[in-house]
Amino acid sequence: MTDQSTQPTPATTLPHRPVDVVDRGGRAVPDRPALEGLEEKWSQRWLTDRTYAFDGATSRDEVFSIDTPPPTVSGSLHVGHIFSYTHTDLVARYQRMRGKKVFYPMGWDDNGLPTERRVQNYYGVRCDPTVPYDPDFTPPAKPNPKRPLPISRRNFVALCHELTDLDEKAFEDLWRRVGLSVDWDTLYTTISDDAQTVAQKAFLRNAARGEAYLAEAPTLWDVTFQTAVAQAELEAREYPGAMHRLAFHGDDGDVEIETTRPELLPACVALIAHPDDERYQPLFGSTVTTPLYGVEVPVLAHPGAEKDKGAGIAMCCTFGDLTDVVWWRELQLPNRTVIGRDGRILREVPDWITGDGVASYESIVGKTVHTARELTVAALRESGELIGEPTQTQRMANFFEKGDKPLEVVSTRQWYIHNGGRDADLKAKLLARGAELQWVPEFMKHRYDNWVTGLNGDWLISRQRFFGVPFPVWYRLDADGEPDASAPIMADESLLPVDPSSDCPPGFTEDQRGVPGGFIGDPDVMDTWATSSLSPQIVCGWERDPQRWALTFPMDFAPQAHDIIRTWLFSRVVRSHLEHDSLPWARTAISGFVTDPDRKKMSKSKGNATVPDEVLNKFGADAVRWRAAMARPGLDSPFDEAQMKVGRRLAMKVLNASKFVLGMVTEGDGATGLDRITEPVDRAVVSGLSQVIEQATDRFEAFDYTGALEVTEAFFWSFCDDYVELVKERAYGARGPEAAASAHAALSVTIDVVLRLLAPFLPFVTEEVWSWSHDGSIHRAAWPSPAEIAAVEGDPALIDDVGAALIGLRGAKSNAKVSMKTPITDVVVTGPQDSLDRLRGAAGDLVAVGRVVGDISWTAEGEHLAVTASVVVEQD
RNA sequence: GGGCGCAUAGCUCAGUUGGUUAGAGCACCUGCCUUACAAGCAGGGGGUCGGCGGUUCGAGUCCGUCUGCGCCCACCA
Repeated sequence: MTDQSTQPTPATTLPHRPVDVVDRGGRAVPDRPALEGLEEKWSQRWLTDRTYAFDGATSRDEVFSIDTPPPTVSGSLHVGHIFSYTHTDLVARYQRMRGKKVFYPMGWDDNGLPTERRVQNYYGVRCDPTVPYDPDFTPPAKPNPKRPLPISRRNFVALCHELTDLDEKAFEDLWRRVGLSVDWDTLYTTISDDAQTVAQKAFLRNAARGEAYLAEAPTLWDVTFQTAVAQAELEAREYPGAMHRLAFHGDDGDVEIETTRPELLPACVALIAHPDDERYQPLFGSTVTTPLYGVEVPVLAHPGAEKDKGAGIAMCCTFGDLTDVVWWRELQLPNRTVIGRDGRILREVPDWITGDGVASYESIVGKTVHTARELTVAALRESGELIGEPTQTQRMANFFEKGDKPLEVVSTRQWYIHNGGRDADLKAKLLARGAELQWVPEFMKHRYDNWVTGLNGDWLISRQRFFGVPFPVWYRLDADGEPDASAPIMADESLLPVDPSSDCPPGFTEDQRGVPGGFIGDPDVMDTWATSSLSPQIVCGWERDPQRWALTFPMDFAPQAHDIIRTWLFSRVVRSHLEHDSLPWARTAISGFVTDPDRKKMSKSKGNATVPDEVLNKFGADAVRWRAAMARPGLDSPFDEAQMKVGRRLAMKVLNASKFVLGMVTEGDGATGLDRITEPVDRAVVSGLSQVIEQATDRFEAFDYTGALEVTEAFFWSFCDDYVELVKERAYGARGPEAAASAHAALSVTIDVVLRLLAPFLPFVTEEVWSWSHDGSIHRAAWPSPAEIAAVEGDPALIDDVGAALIGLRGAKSNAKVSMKTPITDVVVTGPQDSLDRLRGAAGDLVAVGRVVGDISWTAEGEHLAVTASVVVEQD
């Protein structure tokens, strides 16, 4: 632990630092300041100084707590991630400077399928729960992804931990480099014991209240990963298929149907048409026999059938798609599953298939769906039951978002949690939560409403995988060794986390595992969203750290990108609603995507993702952050490298302008009190600054970080280009020590404020410059307030007038294509009287900066100020 | 098919409740070594505000409609 006394004092306990007592003792302004090295220097320093530590909070209202998305560490980050995490950091830094104790944890989502996949590829292994644990196991020296080595679950999980440790280190380095002001003491991972405990406890609570339940039901199933998949993880993709027209046989002739899945013929349980469809009304109640298999199936009516789709009559199979599931359930049809969990045709000939059908079935036994289809089509062609030839189609099919084969529907036993998908009352309550939540930007709420309204089933949380949080559940085995799913044995909360594959249920001993009359552990793990849906409970110390919980929950801010509204955002609302009867946070902010230059979503798989390292190396973290800040909440932003240069230039400008100002002040008498600001121009710039503070603060309060940056940046550029240039001669002493002191004070005050306004955006360069003249971190300094400089009264309009005058003076030289050092002979100023009066207050500076050697004429005329000048062009 | 968003300079974007001549940055052009900065500075050109219709004294802004693009959802007969 770091000694508390060495920490910078938090801003809230300090009054605004009086600007006239800045002690510059010993600190030097470098001769040639540079951006290089700042990231390393300051990220290290912030770590050792615990600049962003969350401590000292005593009440909820002085805390600003943030529920940061835990990135999937097995994935890779692109600039889009850098942008959205920066957006959060901008808000965190602003709130911290406003005096809030910012609770800003970071988490790594390391459990789940993505990690398993990465481990498989990285080490060339696969998990086989039947393989015994090998304590001396070492991964293959030369991984062969084509023929992965089967290893035990325990060895596999160990490799998962090993690899995620590596990945997490890399992620942490990157976040530090980007300058995220997270408190690394509060780092969490979704596979940690702590997270597992929370996930299991929340699950047990859900189960005890009846919100989590076990059910045998048709489930969307990924045959590659051999796991169930939740509605939220679906992705509809185009998939090539073919439409086949088949003849079913009825008493009064054939009935033709169309299908893209002829291989499911043995699983056919009915033909279904719309009740109003006159073509098929006579057939309702009759039966037909299936082609090839000769199985008798009823012809039924259901309003879900569409007259104009295919032949208007469909074959219902168990299960070709979710429509089949609806028909099967509502018409109470038998379950005639023929596809196994491995995506192949079941080996045993089903009992409903008899006679000649057996041979048909045996010809496709054990085949993949694809092969079975080809064989079935050939057989149908042979039997004459294929009408015409199949026609190629592109159809949309459901995929697991991480999978590459279409999902099958398989009947399995799974754990579910209520999410309103089957309960109108809960759905209404969750919609109300969405309305209660503050959305930045507001229109993103529609995505939430859409999703919740469209839910048609509960949340399936069990996965038939290995690296995840196990269910804290066992099942009794009956006399035949069959598990009894009707009365699961739930773990005791006080013993969490438990692993039912190695821990015993209460009242049993290990030797009863797997034997009749004994028990067996639930083999499944929770989906990763089931854990990350509890991130507020994990980070805020739910039932583990009551003090932190009281200080941080419900949280203030939940930033994320819009693609996971349906998953992460919604699932956290569900969990919090069920457990705490509250929202998990008051406000969410939705970042847009960074797209490629063609406005296509950036993703690694498309190969259009920009790697963060490249751009960070090339432009530096401050520049990248600047560009991120220019992307407004909720709006996508195309990546354009040229934009990064602008941010870098701003950072350079901060460095150089500060060097000039602070160097100037150091060489002067060092006193920079507000009372020394006497010149009208100086007073004008400081009062203009006051407006900038107000506007930037207003924008930040509305979570419009882009607006805050724009207003500050615009001021800063005009400050550098016009004001600094204007007073430079005077600051050097051209008009005496008092006039110089006025400029020094104004320059110094302005830089001091502007640095703080820019600190959230450019944390590295502002910290560097701040260190030239201050102790402690700028990031713990107070956000500027107009009150700091209220003692200086001036007319900001003078700055606009000066700008116009400068354009006139410079324009004359630029048009004449001469150096800016060229003397000006005559100046003519026209404009409204009040402008003229104001501008006279800056005449001395204008003469100096413009090198005016002749006369200035002032004429009250017209509505706009106009300044024209003459230069002497030297003849060669 | 449903929802949401976007459409303003070559590019990226501002443009508050309708109100003088529509702004910024990048890019471009012309210049300038000027004792903070040449990775800089100064000056300049560049727009039928996606189309059509409406409300209004007045529309980039409000209403209707169409078109194009993006994202989310639905869509396996």
